[in-house]
Order: sequence, then structure tokens, then C-alpha cells
Amino acid sequence: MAEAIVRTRFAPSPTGIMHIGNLRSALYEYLIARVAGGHFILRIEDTDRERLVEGAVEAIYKTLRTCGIHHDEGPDIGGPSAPYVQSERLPIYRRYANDLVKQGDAYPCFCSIERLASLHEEQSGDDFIGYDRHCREIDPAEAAARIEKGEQYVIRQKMPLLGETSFSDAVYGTITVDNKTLEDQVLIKSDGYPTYNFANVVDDHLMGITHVVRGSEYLSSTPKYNLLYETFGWEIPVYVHLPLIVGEDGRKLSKRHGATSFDELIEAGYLPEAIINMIAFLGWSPGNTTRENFTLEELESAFTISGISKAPAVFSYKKLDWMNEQYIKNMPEDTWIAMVKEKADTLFKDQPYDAAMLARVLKERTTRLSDIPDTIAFMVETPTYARDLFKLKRAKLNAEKAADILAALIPDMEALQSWDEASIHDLLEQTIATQNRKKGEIMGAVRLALSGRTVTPGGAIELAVILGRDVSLSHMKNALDFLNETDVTSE
RNA sequence: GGCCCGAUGGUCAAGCGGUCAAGACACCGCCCUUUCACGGCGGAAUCACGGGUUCGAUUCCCGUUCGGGUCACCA
Repeated sequence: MAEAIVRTRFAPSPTGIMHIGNLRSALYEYLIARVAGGHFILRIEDTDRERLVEGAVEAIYKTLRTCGIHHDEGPDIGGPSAPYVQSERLPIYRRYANDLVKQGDAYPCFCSIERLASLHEEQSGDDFIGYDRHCREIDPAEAAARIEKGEQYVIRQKMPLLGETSFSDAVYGTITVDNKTLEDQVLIKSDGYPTYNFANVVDDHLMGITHVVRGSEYLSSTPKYNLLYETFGWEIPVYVHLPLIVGEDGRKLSKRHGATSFDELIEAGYLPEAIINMIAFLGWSPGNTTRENFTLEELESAFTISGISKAPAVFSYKKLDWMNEQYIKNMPEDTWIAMVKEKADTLFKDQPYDAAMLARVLKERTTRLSDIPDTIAFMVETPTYARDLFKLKRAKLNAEKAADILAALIPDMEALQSWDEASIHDLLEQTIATQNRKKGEIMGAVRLALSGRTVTPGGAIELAVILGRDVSLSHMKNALDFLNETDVTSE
């Protein structure tokens, strides 16, 4: 028999933000399908009506789209297993639940929330075995009558009391548990909606999901799902449980660790490509190479289930920084210039500037997009100076020399035919030769005059080009005035 | 607490009975250099512990410890 085509699904609940862990699940699910030439399905699990968040589904679409994780079937594009929204599939779950009740593998439970709550209190920690199966042996006829009368009820799965259940996971291997540790979990809630525990199994089967990929927090409830597959007589999928993503302190990644959602990461100035690359390597490695920079497209052929590790992975923002820098450095010129302009335009306003040169100097020095405004803020300010600013030890520059250099240089620069990199470069090199100066002296004096800063993105020539002739000359004159006005002899 | 899972430098990790235990991030030096970066070179740093199995264990088995997950009419 030929291998069935691989089908995976991303099944988020629309409860708000796209957490990094969710995104990684989506990514792995997508990759496992793509690598095998299979299909990736998007399914919305909105069975918890109290946690629904307005606009959450749109946010999910948007995130997947900007990451390049495209689904083959889903609520927005349809497909052979439609509908792909669980709230639109209620009759289906009901039918299967009823089947289970009929075969004696599930039963209606009339216990009140209050009773269940007191149950939990009594079983103070020690040997809590969950629901006490109070309604398990109610006579079916009686149960039917009570339902008929309109009594509230849920449907619970009847777990085997003896024996053990084991299943095989592609990452964690064979896992076996005693059936007596399994609770008679709720399949259908009293509001008629299915629980995740039931809906995921029914849908995964009906939608032909071959690889169930999800976080390892589902590992301990998987035996119960497995039992469901068995009682239905359905083929058991390949389980692929993913190690957790944790914060620096080893605990489940949460708010206090920093940005934890895709949106927050974007907001913080990271590129979608870098984020994807980063999370791809959180809990997975290619094994046969030491390469770490993979685009989504490359991952689509390189990804392997066997490369997934079992141990939880700490999310490192430092590594993300580095990853982001890599993507910025490798970005096509035009794309990068556009991104820089987006940040710079609002800052420069009417002041002209050379965006191409600005982008060039920023390319090797930008970690996060959001850092750009701060690093270039000085470019739209009129520099203020201090004599000490012009003291450069290595270049043997001091305020006095700087004054001489600027005084000699300004007329030449004013006379410059064309204000471009090559011309300015040539002029400065000439000056170095003519005045018999060190390169660092000339370059330093100019750079300091132009910026008023000891640290600048780009050197003298780049700054001059970015700022343009008028602003550059104006700053240099200001600097010269300052140097002349302050007391030289006191030095 | 019961059950389940995990454990290689600070972090991500390769390894899958015999290695001087890869690589990357971060860190520390040095070099390059018109500043800062970038880049290059080098450095420090790891098999949690105790028993087995074996000629030989990071690797296989069992404990211990530590960490995590899970015990809902949430997913």
C-alpha cells in the first residue's frame, strides 16, 4: 500500500495573540507537510465561547501570511473537509458522541459544577483521580429520561478501569500509562460544544490528518485521545510532540521574559524571516550541517522530524538579535533602503538626506529596526561641541589641530564641483597629502565637526554624503567657530 | 502529591559504544580600521550524580537529584 499523503494541521483557538510557541507549532506543522509534499490545513478551534477574542482569527491569517506559512485548506479558502471552524461543526461532534454513548464508551453526566468543585476540594492534592465517575453507572434509560426532562448534562468518555494504554510518539518514543490514572473526561460540554479533547480527535480523523503535531503539554492527555481513536476504530496518526519553549529562567515563556508574541517581536524591530529562522532552531537542528541560517524555503526541504529534540529550549533574545542582523546584512539593497526610509523620513522631515548612503552605513550596524531612530537622531540636530570632543588619542588630534584642518578644508569643500562620495574622498585624501597629516586627523576632525559625536554610524565621508552639502558645510563652520571662539591658549 | 517527560559549556546544540566531545549566540583577548560597527584570528567554558552492562561508556539499563509538563464543562 502506498503511503498516504501527509496532512498536518495548525489548530489555534482564536483567543488573542499569536504566541511564539504557537507560531513554532504552525511552522513545524507546515514544514512537515511541505517536506513530504503534503497538505497543511488551518483549523479554527473556537469551542470555548468565553475566551473568544474579536479579530483573533484575522490576526492568525495575517501572521501566517507575513511569515509565508501558507495553508492549503482553511476557513478562508475552503477545502474538501470544510467547514474548518469547529463552531460550525457542532452536529458532527454530537453525532459521534451519541455513537459513543450508544456503544457504551461514553455516558451522560448530570453532576453540577458545584458538586465537581467540592470534589476537587475534598481530594486535597494527594491521590486525586479526577472525576469520581458518579454518573458512570446510571441506567441508560434513566439517563435518557432525565435528558428528556431537560436536565443539564455533559457527555463523558468512559475510561477503561484496568490495564494500560500506550502510544508511540515520533519524538518521545513509546509512552505507557496506567488506565486508572485516566479521568473520564468531558467530551461534550453542557452548552453543547465539544471540548478540545473530543473535537481534535474527531476533526483530525475526519480531515485525514496523518501527523498530529502539537506542544508537549498535550503529551499527558494523548492516551485519552488514543483511546478515542481506538474505540472509534480509526487509524491512529503519527504523534509529533514538540518540546516546550521556555524563558531564561527555565519556566514556560511568558510576559515577564519579554516579547512573547509574534506581534510584539515585530514591534520590537525583528524581521519575520529572522523570527522564523530563530524559532525553527528552537528545538530542532538539521544535524548534518553546522549552518544556522535557513530561509523558510530552505527549511521546506531540510526539515526532519528526527531532528526535533526532547528537552525544552530557552528562547534567547540575544541569538535573535544576531539572527536579525544576519537577515539585515543579506537583504537586497532596495528593500533595505525602503525600510530605512520608512524610519528616516519621519525624522528628517524637510531636511534632505541621502537615503542610499544612510542605508549603507546602517546595514552593518543595525540590530533591530526599532533602533534606527535613536542611532540617527543626531543627524537632524545642530551639533553642540566641546573642545574635548576633538581629542583623538590614536589619531593624535586635538582641538587646535582640528581648527586648522577645518579652516583649511572648508573653502575647498565649498568649491567642490560635485558633492558625492568619490569627490569628497579625493579631496580629503589630497588634503592629507598636502597638509602632511594623518588620515585619522583629517577624517576625525570632519566626522566630529559633522556630528558632534564620538560614535557615529559611518565615517566622515559617509556622513558628509548623508547630510548633503549645505548641512555639512554649515556644521563644519559652526564647529570651526566654536573652536576659534573658545580659549585655545588655556590648553 | 500522582502520572508523564527531560538532562552535553551561561544559551541553542552535534553526537547516536572507542572523538584531543563539532558548530552557533553571548563573553574575553588580539588584529583590521577615519569613530562605532562589520570582518578575521585566538581563548575560557559542557557530558548532573551513583550504580551496573561492556575490553571500553557522553552514548545502553537501573536508581538518585534537579528541571519541566499535566491532573478543567481551557485549549
